[in-house]
Amino acid sequence: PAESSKPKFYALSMFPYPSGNLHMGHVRVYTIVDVIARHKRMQGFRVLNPMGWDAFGLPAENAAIERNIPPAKWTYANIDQMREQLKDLGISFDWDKEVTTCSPDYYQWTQWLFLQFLNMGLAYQKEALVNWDPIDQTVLANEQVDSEGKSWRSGAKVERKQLRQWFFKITDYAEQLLQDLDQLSGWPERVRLMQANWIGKSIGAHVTFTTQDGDDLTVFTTRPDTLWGATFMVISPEHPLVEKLTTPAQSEAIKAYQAEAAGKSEMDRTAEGREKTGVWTGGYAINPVNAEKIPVWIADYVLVDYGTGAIMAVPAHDQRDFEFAKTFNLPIKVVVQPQDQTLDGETLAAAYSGEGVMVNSEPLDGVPAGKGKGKSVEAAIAHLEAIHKGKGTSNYRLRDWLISRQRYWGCPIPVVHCPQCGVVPVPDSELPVKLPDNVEFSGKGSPLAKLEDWVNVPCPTCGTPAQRETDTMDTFMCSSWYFMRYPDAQNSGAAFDPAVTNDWMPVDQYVGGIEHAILHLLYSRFFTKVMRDRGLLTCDEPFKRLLTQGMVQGKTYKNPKTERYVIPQNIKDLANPVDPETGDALEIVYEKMSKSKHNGTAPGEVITKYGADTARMNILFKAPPEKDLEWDDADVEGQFRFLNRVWRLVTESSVGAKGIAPSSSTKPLIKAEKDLRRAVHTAIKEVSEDLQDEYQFNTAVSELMKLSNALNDAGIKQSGVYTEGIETLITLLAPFAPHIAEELWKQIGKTSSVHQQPWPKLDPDALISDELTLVIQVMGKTRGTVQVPASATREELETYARTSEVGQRYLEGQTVKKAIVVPGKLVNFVLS
RNA sequence: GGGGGCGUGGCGGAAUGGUAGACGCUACGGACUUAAAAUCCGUUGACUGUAAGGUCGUAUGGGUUCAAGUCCCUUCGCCCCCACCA
Repeated sequence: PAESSKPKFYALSMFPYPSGNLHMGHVRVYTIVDVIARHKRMQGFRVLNPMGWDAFGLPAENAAIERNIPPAKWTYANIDQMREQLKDLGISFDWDKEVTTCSPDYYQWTQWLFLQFLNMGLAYQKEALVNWDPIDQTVLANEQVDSEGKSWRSGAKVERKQLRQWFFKITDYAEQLLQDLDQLSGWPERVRLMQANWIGKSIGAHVTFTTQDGDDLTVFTTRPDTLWGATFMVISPEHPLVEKLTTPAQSEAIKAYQAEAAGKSEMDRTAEGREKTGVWTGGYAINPVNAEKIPVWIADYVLVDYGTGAIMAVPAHDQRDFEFAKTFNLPIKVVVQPQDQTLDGETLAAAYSGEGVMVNSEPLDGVPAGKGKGKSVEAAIAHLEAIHKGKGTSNYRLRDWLISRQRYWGCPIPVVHCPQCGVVPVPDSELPVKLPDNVEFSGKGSPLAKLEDWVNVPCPTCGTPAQRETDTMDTFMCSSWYFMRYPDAQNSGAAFDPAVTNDWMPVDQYVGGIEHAILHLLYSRFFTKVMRDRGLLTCDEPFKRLLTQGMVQGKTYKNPKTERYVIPQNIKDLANPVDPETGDALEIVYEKMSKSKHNGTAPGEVITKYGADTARMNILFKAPPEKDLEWDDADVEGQFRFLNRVWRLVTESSVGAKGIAPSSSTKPLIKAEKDLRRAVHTAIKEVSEDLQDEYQFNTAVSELMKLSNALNDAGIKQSGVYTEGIETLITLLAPFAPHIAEELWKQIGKTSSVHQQPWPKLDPDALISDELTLVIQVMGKTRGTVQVPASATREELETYARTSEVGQRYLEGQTVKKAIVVPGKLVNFVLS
């Protein structure tokens, strides 16, 4: 059929960072996506299976600093090398759709997308706390700060610093991003849960207190019903009202605490454990429901960017508040009384959060405590809304996405800061804002900010001297829309033609690592929704189905005493490994491949020695795709043997396949032929099923092995059924081992490509057997089997079982109370 | 602390509630070979038995069922995500 009339299938694998070398993890993802793509093509789909490069990022800048190689040169050299390695693996990518995020052809449109967000009010600037390296004069990502709070490069103690940063308002889409998870039935449940968890919706209320100065002080709480038990308030050290609330007497202590909190990284704050710290501002707020005057404290356990950055503290019913109250000797007031005991704030040993009824909470007294219809939370919200002091609301853990980075090797943010006009977008006609290449890399400060020629430009609006933004974008920006670009990768006039991209979207199958379960997938979903609202996409969700493949782990020889990893070459007897230095017995454990563990295997070595097909087969066969895979070079031999067996089966002994036409229905089949044909069609059924719903490549490969074994054992090599079997084996093998399959296809005299063959069609009649193996159970225990005609009725099955040798042996002298007959399977005799 | 997952031979792993251990690796035995490699054949959950066979067996203890690796509850162990989240 014409290409355009076929149904579409968009297969997508997460594009790699071009580090320069393919590792086993890459081999795994791309082999998986390739099997899927090849199978779909044979099934008659038009398939898009593109590849590209997530090419901005730190390693290129590090190479520039350490080895004085320009980041672009380093990156493109790596891309060329990895592209060749992927081709060696035989992955059927559509190379004409290749995208490279660091190429101006691509990042021009990343910039354009940024401006769409800006126009739509979804991009904004605000001060934010960042990790600042005082020696290198640069901002650090969280991953670049070690567990002791020091910079990975300079070793300097990292500071927290307020800097003006760009954000995307992903929080505007929090509810949609949460709701639409329900549509993603083709995603692993755990990924959906991780996303839901990350968005972190909690339902509760905003409650407005009034400070002594008459300012509103709003808190978010999931338990507004316990408001009557609030005995103090805690606001974060960065809260805007801190200064106003602080009395002169407390001023010094508050400032000291604020400074201490500011100096701490997030690591430090959590590393401290659970001990509560805080300082009283000296100020008070009025509880809106009972007019009680309660003190306002600051403490770093209240986070400025969660909720409203302020909480009401109910020590009787919240453990954190309880600990705080005990530490600082604050009053504890019980407002929920359980049925079976009487709580007293004075003697309480821990916060009580169980069931009970409301007390000391007029007008809620007597209402059952808790969430749900007719319970106290609902009643409290109704009361608050009635007195206009609060309202029911939801809060999300999700925060706006900080997209700016103070780095060179990223996509420049296309705005100009004008003293007259403020933030001015660079006009579309002047995009892309290109990264300058005459840059010096000292490792200190932002290289872009130092380039005066580049920074100083006239304002696009008013023409007065202005400055370019010198921040670049988070690389997650580039990867949040690449799948929209692929279908129309060559378009030089737009990010993509909606007609073209909408034809392919959504992605039918996405394959990638679980490490992207949250950020990349969430950002991509966010971008898709924004593009939909911008009128460019028609789908709500970008990825219909998601497969998260497990890690590839390498075999390590570990000394359990010294915790050291021994180089395998240094071990004399690998079967009984012993540490050559200490003499300790080594244990074999599989861990993430790394140089320091001496457990890496370069895919290139395997390909050179055994061929790409062997590498592919081994990685598919060793474990189900979503599980971690233990790579052992020794196993590769097994796959190599299998492919060699198939090779010999076809080339040496296949007289039939070469000269004899596949089975025709003109002649009745003899039993051996029927048996072989059943094996052939069982393989078609099983392999097809394994590639259909849940991808189970490991069992698919084992079915191919079974078919190969059946053909090998068949004594009817002159039969047309044998020819059918050989042709089927090669065709089924094609998506898995494309090179060998193609070669064998030529060997049996075909002129077309095996990859253009239709996927083998199952003949259900071929599966039908004249006989079946009936299992005989007595009291649920399997006692034996008997061959019976497949056509036997229930009654006949029971009789066959009874009269069989096994049946007679076990039933002699026994009374059968009941016989359970499962047609086609078994008979179970229940004795009295 | 919250959420989720997993536990099956020496190993990787198979099993719509219906013969547990498919398929493969390792190991052992044999054939071929002057020899080795490769290849081919056989054995390979434990205990027991000359054998036919029997008993036990899917982390643990219980339950549901004619029948449980599979469903329900207990306990133990491991892994992942989030986490002073109000």
